[in-house]
Amino acid sequence: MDRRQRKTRAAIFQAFTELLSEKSFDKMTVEEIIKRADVGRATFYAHFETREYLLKELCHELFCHIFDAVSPTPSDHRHIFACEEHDSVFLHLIKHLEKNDNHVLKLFAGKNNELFLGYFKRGLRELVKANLSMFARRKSDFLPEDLWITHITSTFVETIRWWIDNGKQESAESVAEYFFGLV
Amino acid sequence: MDRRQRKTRAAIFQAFTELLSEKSFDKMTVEEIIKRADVGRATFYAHFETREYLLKELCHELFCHIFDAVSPTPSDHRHIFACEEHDSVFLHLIKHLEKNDNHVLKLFAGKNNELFLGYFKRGLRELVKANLSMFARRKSDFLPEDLWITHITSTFVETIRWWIDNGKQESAESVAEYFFGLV
DNA sequence: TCCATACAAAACAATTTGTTCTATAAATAG
DNA sequence: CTATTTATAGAACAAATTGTTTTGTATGGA
Repeated sequence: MDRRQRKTRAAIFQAFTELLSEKSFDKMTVEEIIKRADVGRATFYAHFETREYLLKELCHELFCHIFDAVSPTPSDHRHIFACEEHDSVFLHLIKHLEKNDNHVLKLFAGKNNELFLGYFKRGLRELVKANLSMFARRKSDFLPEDLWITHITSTFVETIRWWIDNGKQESAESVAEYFFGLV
Repeated sequence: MDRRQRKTRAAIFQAFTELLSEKSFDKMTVEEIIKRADVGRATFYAHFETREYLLKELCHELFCHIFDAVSPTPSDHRHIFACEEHDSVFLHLIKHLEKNDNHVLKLFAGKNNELFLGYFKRGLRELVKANLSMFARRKSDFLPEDLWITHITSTFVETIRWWIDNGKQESAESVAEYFFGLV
């Protein structure tokens, strides 16, 4: 990838990220983004077809990084047998979200972030699937597995949202306990 | 209210509702609405400040009707002691949603319906609060009540969404069982 | 050094928005 | 039934936004 392309892309991501913490996604215009990123109009459209694709690609970068960080690798036996709450992948995820107190967290709480949450849930869903054994199995006896996974996923997101909205007063451990308590 | 106003308002609501079942809210323009409703541009803005207010007022009408229909009145002792799943206000709500298979249900499943779901949840939340006794009380011992109510509310919505997305194959009773099973 | 190409700048048509005007039709009051 | 009020249609309007196109520049990679 051309160095110029990398720079332009980074500048747009940076400007977009800053703007996301100031106003909601759909009230944001391409005009504002390119002004702050200091790139030409045609340049923006050369990189991203629409504003939506920009958000999608940003989310992809962010979430790949986050989920990779908390997911155990095949050679990593940390979590394989860690079916306990105090060492679960979900607690690590919450801690990770707590640590990176940058722009990402604000996206959870704000309004008009359906796209963002959708992309996050898509990644989280895989994590839930891979860790289903952590949750009560008997549920699957009378609940469709699909509904069960959907429920765990959105419960996690709702818990995080509640946490952020309340000013992150609780510790990551408490939030994880709440989450496991709910599901 | 002037008869002309009522007619105009009804025409706009009708056109808006039709369009809602065809495309998502934020891809919808005032242009399309007034064209289908066959009213003048200035007339629309005389009734509704923005598209958002239109959606808000439509939701208000719909939800007031729905929640009033399933909520017991003070003189109505049907549900007061009905803490069982098979006669709960939630089952009645699901049945009500199943029966009125008009435009409302489509709004649950579609994308870009955050505003709609927000308004629905606001009304549902009151219903949940008033029926908290129906759910396990010991939860409140270690869970903030606020989080607990939020969880029940969004679990209901998520269950309905799952139901719609899967083509409404299950009966209202099954859906209610799933809901109670989850919470 | 040379070539390809990413870029800036500007202009552009097409939409959409929200406002304002006038004349007309309809509703309501008396 | 008449008079007055008022909602509406229709049109025109400025402003903002979008996505495309063009031309010249300068930067990167070979």
